[in-house]
Amino acid sequence: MDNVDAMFARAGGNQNPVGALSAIRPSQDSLESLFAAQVAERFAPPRPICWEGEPATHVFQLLEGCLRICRTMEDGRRAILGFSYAGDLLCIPASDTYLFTAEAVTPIHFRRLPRHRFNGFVGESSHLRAQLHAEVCREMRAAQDQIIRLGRTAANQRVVTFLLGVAQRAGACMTSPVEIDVPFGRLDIADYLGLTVETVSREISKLKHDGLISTNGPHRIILQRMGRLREIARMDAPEREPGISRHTLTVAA
Amino acid sequence: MDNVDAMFARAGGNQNPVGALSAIRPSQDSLESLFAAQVAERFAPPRPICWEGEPATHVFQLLEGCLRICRTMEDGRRAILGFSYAGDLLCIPASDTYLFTAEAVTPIHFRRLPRHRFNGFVGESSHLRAQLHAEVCREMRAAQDQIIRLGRTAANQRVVTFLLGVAQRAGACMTSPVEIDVPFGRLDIADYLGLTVETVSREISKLKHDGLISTNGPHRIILQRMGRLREIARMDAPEREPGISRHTLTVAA
DNA sequence: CGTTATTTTGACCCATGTCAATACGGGTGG
DNA sequence: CCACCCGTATTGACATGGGTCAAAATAACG
Repeated sequence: MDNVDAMFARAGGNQNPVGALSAIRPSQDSLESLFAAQVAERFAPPRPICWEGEPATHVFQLLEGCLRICRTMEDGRRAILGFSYAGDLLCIPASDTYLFTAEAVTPIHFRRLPRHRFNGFVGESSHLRAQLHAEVCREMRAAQDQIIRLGRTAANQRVVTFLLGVAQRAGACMTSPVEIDVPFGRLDIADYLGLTVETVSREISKLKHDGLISTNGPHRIILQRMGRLREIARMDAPEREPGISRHTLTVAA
Repeated sequence: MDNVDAMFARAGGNQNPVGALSAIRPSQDSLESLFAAQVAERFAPPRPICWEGEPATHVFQLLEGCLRICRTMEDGRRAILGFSYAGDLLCIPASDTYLFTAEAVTPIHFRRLPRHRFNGFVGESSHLRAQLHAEVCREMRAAQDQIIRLGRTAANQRVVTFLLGVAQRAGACMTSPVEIDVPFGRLDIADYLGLTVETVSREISKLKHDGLISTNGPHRIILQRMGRLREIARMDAPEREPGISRHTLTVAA
């Protein structure tokens, strides 16, 4: 697990510290299979599927498109905790109210399952429980990585790590150039990385100027020199042995 | 749950985003009770009870003293994910290797339980499972709060929030003045808040100069104007309805 | 009581934030 | 299909919070 994984779970995984049930590729009795019977719904951006503070009635499975997970501070500033992609579950297993607002970034396509039914299923299957637990742990780990990143890294590293994460998320291979789709606006990226729009924009321009990337409109970025980009990102990455597969939690009583 | 709770779980709770099994006040069949039969050990600072990267063999219960939870980045920079206090569990339920180093800040007194035995107990009791799940969720929530804090707040807010958290952790009441014990060094605080030692020191000096606090040596701080301190901290706090008791998780699949 | 680590303070600088002005691009209506 | 418009992105000029480097003061410890 390298630095990019740290941010974006793993291949087929999730990029954000908020949502990471990603790696579960359903056997039969998977968490995803619980949604199979539900009807699919479609929302256009920027319509939210849930609001921070509202009663938490459902668990969601995102089938297509892309969501941002936000929270708002008292003074109105917005923080983005992460993004969700097709295949992700938006799962609210422990609160009576949603802790964040999840808004469509692109047109989305999703299913929802009443919370009590989801809990019922999970309560009856130790297999599902194990899945859920493992993924909560992965998510915890991702959140820790994000803490380190926000606390200790410079703007250019954050932007590079973010871009690599998007690439990885899309299953891009290692060989340059890699063209990626960035559906989020610069403001979303800024709020996710703890920066301002201007800084994000400037860092991207700088990368472009240095020939590390090129663009095709703001939502289409070509990573020209993966090696160098990885180098920059690695300066930021939490140290980890190669091949460590799972995460650790500190739980304090 | 106000901003201080957000950082420090709740009364009798834990202050850090890494360890938050705090609120469990054992009935009978509590997670803590699992440790009752184990012998207690004592370590002097700064001796670690576990190392990042080592095989994860045990789960710990801290009986006395104070620990810091750290991770190290490739370039050697250290990040502190949180602190643990007497009563906390240091629990590593999902990884084969410890994900962080936990070092004694003060002389500590703790018990350890082999991981497989801990897992065995938890697997047999839905009650323990529920406890564990709830606390993992609380911890997740605390980690999210820390993300917002590091991404979006100024140095003075971080320091004030930290001090209030220590006070709360110690069960201090609301009425000024409140004298608190800060066992950690300035460097620990800095690494926790994503700042430098100098900045932490300067912010504390500034608070002193403004009459909001006074000190009795670097480890003894008297909060003179709780109201004003809370005000400063609140500017930083994630918005939350009063009285929300539990947390939410986004888990993405 | 001396020695060393920690904390505090000072001077300076740089990365990033702020405010403001274009430029661009995507969508709409003619 | 083109022209216009509006939201978003980029760029520039400037301000500043916090980092860096260095020194002095204080606390911890033998």
